[in-house]
Amino acid sequence: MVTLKLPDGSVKEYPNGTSAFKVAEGIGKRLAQAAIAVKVNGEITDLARELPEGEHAFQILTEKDPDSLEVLRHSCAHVMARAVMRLFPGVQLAFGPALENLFYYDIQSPTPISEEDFPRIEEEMRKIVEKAEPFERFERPLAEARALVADLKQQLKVEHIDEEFQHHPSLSFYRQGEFIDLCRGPHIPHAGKIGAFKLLSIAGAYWKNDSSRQQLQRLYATAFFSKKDLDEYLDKIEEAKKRDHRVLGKQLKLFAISPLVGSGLILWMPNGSIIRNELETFIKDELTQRGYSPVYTPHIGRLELYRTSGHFPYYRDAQFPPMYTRPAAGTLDLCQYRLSLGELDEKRETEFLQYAKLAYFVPPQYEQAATQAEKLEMVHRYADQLLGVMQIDLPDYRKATDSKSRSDALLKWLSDQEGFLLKPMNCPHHIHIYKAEQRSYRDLPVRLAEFGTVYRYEQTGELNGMTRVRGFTQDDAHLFITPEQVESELRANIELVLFVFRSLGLNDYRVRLGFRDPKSSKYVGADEDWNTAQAALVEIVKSLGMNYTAEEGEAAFYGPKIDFVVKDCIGRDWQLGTVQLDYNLPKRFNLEYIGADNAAHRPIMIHRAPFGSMERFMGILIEHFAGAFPVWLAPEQVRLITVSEKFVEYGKKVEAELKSRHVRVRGDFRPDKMGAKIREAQMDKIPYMLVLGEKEQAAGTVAVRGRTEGDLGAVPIAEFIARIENDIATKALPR
RNA sequence: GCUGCUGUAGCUCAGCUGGUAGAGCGCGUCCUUGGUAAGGACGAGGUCAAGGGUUCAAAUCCCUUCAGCAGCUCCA
Repeated sequence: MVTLKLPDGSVKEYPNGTSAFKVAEGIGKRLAQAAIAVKVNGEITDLARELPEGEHAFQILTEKDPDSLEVLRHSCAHVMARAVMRLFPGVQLAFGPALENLFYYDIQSPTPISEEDFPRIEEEMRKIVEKAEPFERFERPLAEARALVADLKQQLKVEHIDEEFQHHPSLSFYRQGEFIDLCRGPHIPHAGKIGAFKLLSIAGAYWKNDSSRQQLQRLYATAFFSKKDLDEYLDKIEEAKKRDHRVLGKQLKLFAISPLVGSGLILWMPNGSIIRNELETFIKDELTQRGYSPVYTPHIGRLELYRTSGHFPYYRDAQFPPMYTRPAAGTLDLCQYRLSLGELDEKRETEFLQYAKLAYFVPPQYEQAATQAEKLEMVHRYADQLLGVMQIDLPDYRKATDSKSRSDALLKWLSDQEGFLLKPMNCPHHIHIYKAEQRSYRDLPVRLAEFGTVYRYEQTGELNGMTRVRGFTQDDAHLFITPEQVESELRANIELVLFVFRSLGLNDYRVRLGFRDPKSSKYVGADEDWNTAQAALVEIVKSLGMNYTAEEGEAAFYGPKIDFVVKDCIGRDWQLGTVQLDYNLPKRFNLEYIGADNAAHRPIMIHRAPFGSMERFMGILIEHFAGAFPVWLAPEQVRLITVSEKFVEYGKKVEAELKSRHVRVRGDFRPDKMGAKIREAQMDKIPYMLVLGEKEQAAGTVAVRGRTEGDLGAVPIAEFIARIENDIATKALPR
């Protein structure tokens, strides 16, 4: 017996072996026709499947249920794969899941697919949809299933079964016409339910998301129940693209990037600089209130500093090459890097090559060498030769016979050389401000704040407008605290981030706890420190009642962190504010304070940046406001619009008066028609326009036009000044 | 870094299978002196990303480099 509890609260009973479709038919013919899938105890399955015995919560899903879209898209992925297989013989299928608004299928094709093929593929898909063939589910025991996919010449699926499903007794398949795919489902009853679809883009993706595995082609597409929904979705995408900070940044003259200056290096134009300056003043005032001490430190530092902190050895390939005063040292440095990596995995090898190429240095014939040992030998001979030519005598290096001791000998020499690094982080500099005087527990917390500019050599494919750059300024601070202060300081910093976000109306963010991946070797420090720190973060976030996700592998290399993550206009995640807890750098730098017991103790560090970086924050802010900034941030707060040239005199008087009150005002006194001047001011997203003509001049008033509110009527100048000063003082958000 | 796509006037883009460059907006000059999102006329402006190759001939075809876009991998 199958007992079903329907959404309306009624309970119905059916004999065993009843399918959801039968139940739907029993309820009503129209429902059965409209049915897409079914939710049994919260789990979505096919309509055609037999319902299990027992009592279940039961709900038929139709086009109206958002969950149905996911089922539809997954089925459409099958249709797309089927069409591709018809057109491109020898295609291997990988995975084809549905995402939030779209779906993809990863495939491997002997003849590469390009966007030019989209019309053909879509045409073929249309034929399949028109035929409205059903999706039929069947199961096979593991061995038979493996034989079936092997028979279908789907090598990737065979691999997948071997790697993941060894303990599954049986596997499910879906058949649609000639097309059979290993698949968990669920699917729509038949292809005719697909009302509208569109192929969107093609991109590379690694097999099982592993960059050491083969790269596949990923076809992105989307599907809806109706053409109208599809068009709405496409329009929405177009609208979102108009908020793109790269587009608005150009339009509103906020920032520029020049290939001659370098990709990923932001040029802040005057308009953008005004906004940045306002933001910096805002946060500086806040920090002064909260007991921070502003400091300044240089843009570069000795290599030795970053060897101590770990930045240089751990993140070498993500930095600009080091600057050595002796040219040969740069090359020997690379030799040392390679030798120190020793017999390491493919990934580190790739890192080395990447880095060596960046520095225009790869030992002769290096890439042809077959084994690691040969490569190491080649590097060694090269280093040896260089030492000879430069007449550098390193007895330790000559005596050494293995890579490790060769690396050590080189490192010892390199450490004596003068070498600098563009700073990748501010912490080592701030640490040395802490160390510059003796600290007592009475001094703690020491809170050092700086808008510190750092440089990181991000991969070319990662660069993106202002959100991912190679030089950026963090609104950084480092706190040196006692163990007792951890909780209160963490709490204060999270509250600061929230305060900053609130002030700007940034409400659409998520909180992510970044923990270390215990399997990875990139993290420094003792296990117990990590565990303490991670536990402390969870406790605080919980006590603040925040929703959060904890993600392994998202920690900084020295400690766990709390990140505030927002989405950009096309849905990509970006980390803004961050608070990080660090037990490791204090150890590496041997930091101390004298406790009440007159003994030396180790402080704990907190790294934090409420904005993250000025560049990324600005980029996100541009998109958040769609370029229409609140009055306090707007580069131009007021535009004066004279009705004709007769009123320019009056315009200049109003301009002078506003300027004397530090309002950012510009007079548009050109002899154009005011309609045109208003339009221009609207497109420049100026918060206030003041129209000045006969009546205003006579009465000493200004006709106020709000960017969003339109004509607000004429008021005395003083009244307008009071209004805008209030907007600025309260940091009023755009209406 | 990888896969695919793109690079033509300040901006957005057209320029079919090779025959020597175009539009709209913007900009400049002049006319127009106006009441809440585009008044009119005329004009200037391009080493077709850079370098190399194929060809009688290249914006167009091929190669390399640089830069950008989407995705993947990465992200202290």
